[in-house]
Amino acid sequence: MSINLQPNSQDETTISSDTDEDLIVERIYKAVMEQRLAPNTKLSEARLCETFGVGRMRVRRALLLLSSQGIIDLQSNRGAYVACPDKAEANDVFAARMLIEPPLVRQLAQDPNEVSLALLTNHIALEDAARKDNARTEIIRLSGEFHTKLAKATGNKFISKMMRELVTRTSLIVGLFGSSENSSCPDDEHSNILKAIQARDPDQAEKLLSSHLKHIQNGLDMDVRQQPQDDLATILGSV
Amino acid sequence: MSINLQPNSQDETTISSDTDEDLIVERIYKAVMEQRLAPNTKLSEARLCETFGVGRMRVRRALLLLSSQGIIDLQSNRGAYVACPDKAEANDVFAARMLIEPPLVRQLAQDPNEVSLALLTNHIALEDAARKDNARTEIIRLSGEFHTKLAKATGNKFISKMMRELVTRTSLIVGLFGSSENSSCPDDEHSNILKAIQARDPDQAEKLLSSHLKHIQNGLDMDVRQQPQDDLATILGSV
DNA sequence: TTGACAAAGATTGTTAACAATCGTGAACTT
DNA sequence: AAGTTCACGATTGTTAACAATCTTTGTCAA
Repeated sequence: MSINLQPNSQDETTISSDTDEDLIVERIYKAVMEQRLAPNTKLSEARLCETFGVGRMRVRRALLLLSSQGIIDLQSNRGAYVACPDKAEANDVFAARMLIEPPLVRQLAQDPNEVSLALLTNHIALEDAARKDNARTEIIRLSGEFHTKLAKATGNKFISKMMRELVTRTSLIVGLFGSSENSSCPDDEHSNILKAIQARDPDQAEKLLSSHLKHIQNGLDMDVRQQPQDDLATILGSV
Repeated sequence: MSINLQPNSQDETTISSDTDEDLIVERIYKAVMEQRLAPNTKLSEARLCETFGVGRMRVRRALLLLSSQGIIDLQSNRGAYVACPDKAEANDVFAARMLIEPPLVRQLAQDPNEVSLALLTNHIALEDAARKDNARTEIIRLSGEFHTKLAKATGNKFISKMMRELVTRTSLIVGLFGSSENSSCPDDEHSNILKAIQARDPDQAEKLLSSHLKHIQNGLDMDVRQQPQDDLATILGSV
């Protein structure tokens, strides 16, 4: 009956210091990234209070932060709902990513630092393992996190923060508009992008990433929007 | 003794709905953009309460939002201080802008819509007028807002939001590291960028914007950081 | 004079009770 | 049976008092 969120997570891209309620934000963020919390799911204060064992104040602060990141919608006097992007927003998200990510990867391929490359290599291994285990939620989350890790590899805090928001939004969009099977990135595209970076081939890296984004976008049915689950169904589905 | 903030403002790039405390956020945001609130200035809850005539709850919500936008630092048990970027952050901000803004303007020059062009033209007129009147705070704010308006001209909500944050941070940086006289953008560079866009010349627009950013960055003394005003000096200076 | 220590004051963090709003369902009318 | 109204319960928004923390100031001793 409670949302299933394990407290283990090693590396996250939070910009503020890790206080108590940032942990709540992280958990809900992760649940959204793994598509365990469907768009439009209502997050009532009372339930979150008992789920996390904290007072209402902490929950409200967390909700405000999540709202400022576009992860939830805060409706006055009605409560908090997991964000439910529409077609227009989806287009904006992909347009923003097409603007930012290709030059980002290009720059990265020009002068990658070794530790970032190691992290990315490790990430690919994680993806492979998750795919082998058919761990759906892991695959979905890692699929998005690859892109945030690309941003983090630049070492630029602002670029990381931006990408994190865009990737989160993308995750919601894929959950809403995605065809059932290919709800994650195609299998080896991430790996190929990394190889291009390792080979210090900016043109190739940029090109691969560009088409990768297009593939994701093309995998969406922008007209037949999945019916957003309501509260009950979500809870049952995530136990 | 109170912070001087007039309530008039027409167009802002808020992503959330305009509730009550978004107004507080806007006022403080504007004060920072105009460099009337210097970095490191302490914003005590009590003073903000009486300044805006609202309860502590509203103020705290506003402070949390401002903190999530990087405009202020929220220190536990110590209060809120206007953000005080260091050298590393400054470099990150400019690197992020160099990554995003040139392709943004390029894209804009490829297919600008008329209403955006009209808005930008009008903006240049405002800048000219402010310069003629020697209205320092106006000049500073408009100088930054030109760039957020460029982003808004794309019609993309996310790009606008990102640029808004980066421009705000830039304003803080210019206030901290800027040499005294050229604390705003060089006079006619904005105008020339707009002209290139109007001429549908992507290469020229991108190039001009690129060098414009470099000019701003070169106008900074990254070693001799201006001494951040403390609370008292700021209050006296802004009456 | 300088340093450490302690108490007082001021500021922020938290809690719990209260107020306001919204959604639901029963009762009533047509 | 369909629709409307009203009242109740549930949820969110607000306030004020309380607790905890930090800063300042004054005192005392070296």
